[in-house]
Amino acid sequence: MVRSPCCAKVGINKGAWSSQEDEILINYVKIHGEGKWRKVAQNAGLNRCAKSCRLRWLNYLRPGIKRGDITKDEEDLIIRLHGLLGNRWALIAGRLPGRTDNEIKNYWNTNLAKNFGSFSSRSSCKMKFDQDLGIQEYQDHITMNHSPVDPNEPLGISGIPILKEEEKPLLANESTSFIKNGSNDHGQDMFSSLLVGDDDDLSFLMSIDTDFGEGVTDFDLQLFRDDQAAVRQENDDLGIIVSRVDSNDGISSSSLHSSGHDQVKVERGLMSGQIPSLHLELKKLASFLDLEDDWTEL
DNA sequence: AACCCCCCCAACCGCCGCTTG
DNA sequence: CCAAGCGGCGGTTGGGGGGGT
Repeated sequence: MVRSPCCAKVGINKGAWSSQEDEILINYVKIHGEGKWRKVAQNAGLNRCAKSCRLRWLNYLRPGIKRGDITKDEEDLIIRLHGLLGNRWALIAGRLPGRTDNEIKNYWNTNLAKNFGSFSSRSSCKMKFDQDLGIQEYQDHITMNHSPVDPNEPLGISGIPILKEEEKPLLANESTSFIKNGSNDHGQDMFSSLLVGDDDDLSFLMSIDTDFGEGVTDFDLQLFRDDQAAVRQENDDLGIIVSRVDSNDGISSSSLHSSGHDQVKVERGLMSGQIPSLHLELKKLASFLDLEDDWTEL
């Protein structure tokens, strides 16, 4: 089926909007409200495409729009959400009040993509396991570099914990590696841990749905299931067994096994002392998504 | 001062899913 | 049920500003 274009391609204004056009659009929307953009384009006396009117309103004229001056907190959130969601600009923007998907996308492409690449967690999650890193070495590394998550730590925008100064360089390193490779510097895949296990991991996405207030669609959930199946198949191919072990003493734990290789055991509910990087990342993730309680209870 | 090049970002484009008649 | 319309999204483009020579 060939769609008709949203408006005539000839004889309409294109390019930058003038202040007069902005004023006309603002006044029209004030009177008639948002939506029915084709009617806006026709009736407001704007010689513009309906989509152009919508875009102009949503990205620049709408009340409450913040422009420029992306803060460090916002940048940090963008990086982390991009690591989680990939190029889902609308979802990411939904987490940043006043910011538009277009601005986030532009900011990423101009300021962050060069540093963090174009990794998309949805498509690039690879199950890796660093066989060269022993458990003791790994734990020493964590002990030296990661401080425990303090439930009383100060929160930034949208309840995001503000990183401690000493955490930033390490986390930046790991984020870079994670976003580039789908794993951190130790070869651990931080996202695929969410892609394995039972369907109750879907509750994580459902919680994101609630948190975002925007909706994780059935399509998202289907993709999530597809991802889970793909990761399981990939692990099977690599001879990697991933399982979740629930102990009887009330402390749940996740175990990551690589057949014939070292094992890294991640204790969930561990609140002090040595918190492994994976746990720290997921806890921080849960925390800035306001899911800390859910995560701790697991 | 003039020219060139690079980069930013506002805007466009095409595709998709949902809604409507 | 189907076709067309509509809104939303992400990828891409190109105008223009700024810096370098």
